[in-house]
Amino acid sequence: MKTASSLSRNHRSTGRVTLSDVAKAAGVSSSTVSRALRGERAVDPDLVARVLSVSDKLGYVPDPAARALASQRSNHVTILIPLLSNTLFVDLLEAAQRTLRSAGFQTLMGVTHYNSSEEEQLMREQLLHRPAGMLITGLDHSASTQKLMARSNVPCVHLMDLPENSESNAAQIASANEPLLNPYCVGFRQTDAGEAMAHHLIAKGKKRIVFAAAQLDPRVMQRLNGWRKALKSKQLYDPTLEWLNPAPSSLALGGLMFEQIMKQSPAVDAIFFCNDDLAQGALLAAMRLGISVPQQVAIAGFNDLTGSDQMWPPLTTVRTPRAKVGEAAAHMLLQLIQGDEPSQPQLDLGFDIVARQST
Amino acid sequence: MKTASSLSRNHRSTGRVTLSDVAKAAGVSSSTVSRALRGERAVDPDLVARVLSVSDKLGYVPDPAARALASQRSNHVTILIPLLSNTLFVDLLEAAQRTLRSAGFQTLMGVTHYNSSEEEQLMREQLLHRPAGMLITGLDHSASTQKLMARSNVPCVHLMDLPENSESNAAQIASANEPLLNPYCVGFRQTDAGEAMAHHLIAKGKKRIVFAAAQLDPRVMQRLNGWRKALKSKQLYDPTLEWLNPAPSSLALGGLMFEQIMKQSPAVDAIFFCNDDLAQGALLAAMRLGISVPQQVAIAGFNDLTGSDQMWPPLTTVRTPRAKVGEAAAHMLLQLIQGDEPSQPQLDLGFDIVARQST
DNA sequence: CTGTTAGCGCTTTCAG
DNA sequence: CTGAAAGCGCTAACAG
Repeated sequence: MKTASSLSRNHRSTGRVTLSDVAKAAGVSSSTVSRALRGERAVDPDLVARVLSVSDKLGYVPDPAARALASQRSNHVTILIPLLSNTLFVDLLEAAQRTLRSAGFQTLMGVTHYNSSEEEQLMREQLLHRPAGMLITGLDHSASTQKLMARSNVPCVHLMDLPENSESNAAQIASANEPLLNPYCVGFRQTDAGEAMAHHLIAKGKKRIVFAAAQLDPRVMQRLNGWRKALKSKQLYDPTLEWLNPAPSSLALGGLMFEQIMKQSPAVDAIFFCNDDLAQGALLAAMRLGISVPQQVAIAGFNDLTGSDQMWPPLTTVRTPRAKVGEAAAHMLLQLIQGDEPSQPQLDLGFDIVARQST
Repeated sequence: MKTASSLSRNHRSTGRVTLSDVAKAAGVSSSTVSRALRGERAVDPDLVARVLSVSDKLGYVPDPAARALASQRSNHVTILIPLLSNTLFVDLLEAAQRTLRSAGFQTLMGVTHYNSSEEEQLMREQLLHRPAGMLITGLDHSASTQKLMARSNVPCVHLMDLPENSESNAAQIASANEPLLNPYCVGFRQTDAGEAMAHHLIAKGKKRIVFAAAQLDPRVMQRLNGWRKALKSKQLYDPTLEWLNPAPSSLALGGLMFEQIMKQSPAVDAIFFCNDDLAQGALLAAMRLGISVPQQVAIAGFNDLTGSDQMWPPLTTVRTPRAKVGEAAAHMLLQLIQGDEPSQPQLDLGFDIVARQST
């Protein structure tokens, strides 16, 4: 004999306070409660007040699963980043997460490891959860990933990159056929950043300047393009001074690359590393090897990661607005989720050359 | 006039392939499909095969929201960490995430900022999603957070810490009354680690040894306890040589603390920083100030974070098994979720003193 | 502006 | 071992 508690012999009861409990207690229908609680449509202010008070008297909390099932959308936002081992992406994640959470969204993180099939797999998994939106690093995605995104109809903002030459892009739109031709994105011009650093080094009188990169992601390659453009314009371009290493970026690798570069091309007078961890590693290696920076060779980095200002000598670098990117992208996504069109679908947040003593 | 597609004039149809589509196509009931797909109970192997083939012919994918609603549990696992700005926690997160994902669970991350009310808030939010399990950093939580956890009945594994003196703990269990007296956890003995580093420094002949800490979380304080114990046992304990700074840990702060320490107590012959970022900052500051390490003062750190082996001189530190902790904790949680009892509810993964040239 | 009604897609008793 | 039926808790047409 069961206890009296299961009066209504419910098939399966969870003990949770439900919407209809609130409705009953407030003497209204559950749709009214639903509407009142979500601030949807017009509901009599008095009713709203009553519902609100009853609902928190009973300790009602909406069930996200039920809500997702009924409404076909969740309050999840997926964010896809390449790695967790690069501070850059962690900063991005943190900023986006904070912004989204304060708007009531849950952030689901996926790590792609720069692998497009992992990315596709993650995308597929995430889409099952009917995310309200997606944040995804970069503009480069496999055709099938793009197709998934397009078909899903989930609003998406791309991070850290902008489409190349937006003018000609605008021209293409007229005859647009492909999806994602004009994606929402917030970032800065990687090409310009590469170019700017080249000009900084050139202005310092450097002539034999190395471009040293690892983890050759599309953004790195864009910086390389800008870089080449700048050097060519000054007749300083020398393809043998490009060191491209596909391995993951790290302090240790930076040290290693520095040693190799100095061994093979002792006449080099500056090195631009495409990420600060490499540059920091190089600075440390220089110290070990007794090579003076910037006298013997200047060293510059990219991103202005933690510690770059602490190095000895302090590292010249490009400060990239990653936290702002995370935040602005989250805001843009929030707008898209609400069905609004962002005033600036491609948001350029710029970058700064931070000239310190390593150059 | 609507197109013929809405034959059954469904109230709201989503176009998704559902369980009952599969059931129809396979000529069985949807409960059978459900059971077959989840490998639950005994289902005729032939049927399982048929269901499986039909289901992926149709491209069926289960809807997590519907599943969560019906079964009252999700495949989410929540992980709560204090910060994203300490590599330690990122490594933990990454390892746990990878392990959980390969077991089919979604990781939901929450950042508490070492703030117990944020922690409680996050816990509350997360619990709404009916997570299958939780991973939470540390053993120290507010009473209300503990109550939430206990009431939720969601299995939980604590990270990076172990209860003090487990022997006496075992004795308490007999008369156990409080919850969480014997929590599931995987970590190592912070106290022992502090003690071990003290002994390392003492063995190097150091006499005036500073303990320098920031972000004074409970684990740091445990290290301090072990540290004190070791120094006292050698009559080297001097309370004026403890520098405790509640600010967040960072390279810059490490440099600052180093300068202050050297100014105020020039006779100091060793400094143990409670996190590698501080120690790295100190090493860099030493270089700036022209103080030789380890000749003039030895410097040691904690955690063996990225870059510590690259510093000059390479940093002596305590290597903590954070990735293993993340992974093992995830495995333990997976067991708990399955209803199994882990063979070792308190898993001690140990630590290593990594003696490099800074001491 | 509010209530009624019919599901969202799945799991779970409960019988057979 | 399988099927029928009854929800999980909520939202969204559709009337009023």
